[in-house]
Amino acid sequence: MFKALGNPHRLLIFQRLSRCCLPGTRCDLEDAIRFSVGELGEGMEIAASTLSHHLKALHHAGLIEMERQGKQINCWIDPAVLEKLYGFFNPQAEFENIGGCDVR
Amino acid sequence: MFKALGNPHRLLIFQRLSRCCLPGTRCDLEDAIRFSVGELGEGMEIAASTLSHHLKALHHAGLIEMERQGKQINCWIDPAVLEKLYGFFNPQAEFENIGGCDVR
DNA sequence: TCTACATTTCGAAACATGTCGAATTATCGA
DNA sequence: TCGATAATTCGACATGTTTCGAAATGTAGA
Repeated sequence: MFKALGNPHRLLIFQRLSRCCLPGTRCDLEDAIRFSVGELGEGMEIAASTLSHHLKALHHAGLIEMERQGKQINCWIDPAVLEKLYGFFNPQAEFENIGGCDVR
Repeated sequence: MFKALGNPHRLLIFQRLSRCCLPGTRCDLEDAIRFSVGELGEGMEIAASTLSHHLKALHHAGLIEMERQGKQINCWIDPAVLEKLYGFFNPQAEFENIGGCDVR
């Protein structure tokens, strides 16, 4: 996942899709913000084939969902993915503290 | 930062260093867990020069701190960095929710 | 000062990634 | 069925990354 987010174009795509339905909110999967592939590429000076390649990488990394809706393909983020990433850096969720430090 | 975390060796190093003093705890910078370069490489089948290269990448990305202590060089994570990463995926900290979703 | 240890720098090789354009596939509407 | 639109696949190329070993640097102790 971090590898996929490590490219500036892919990070931008991910950020565009994550501006709604973040962990801690009450957004459900159905509420998740969606963009078509073309919309996601707007403002990025990138060939359509390159955009497609990046979307595929994000999808393979498990970061985004994709589904055809007519002529377009819609992309969104499953809120559970954001929870997971959030939890990775959150002590309560995933890590045990070890060593001599004072956890309260 | 995500690019730096996107390599398996570097992610492992980062995880070893982040097992203490996570955001939400009361660990101070002085309490941060520290390992020498050699200790960080233990168990990884990797040449010393490669390890050094990865550490440099993590340092350049702003993910780890390094300081010479005698013959060895100690590495640790500034808790502020963990807060920052944590905040990136946390709705309260950094993002505004937009669109038609119902935030409570 | 000499030696051992810890780490970094350098250069080179193998491999992976980002990018494009052209060709292809899928869907909708006339 | 045909054409237009949206997106993907493919092949190619330039650029970056990972890795190593050898040589260099920095530090402590005999």
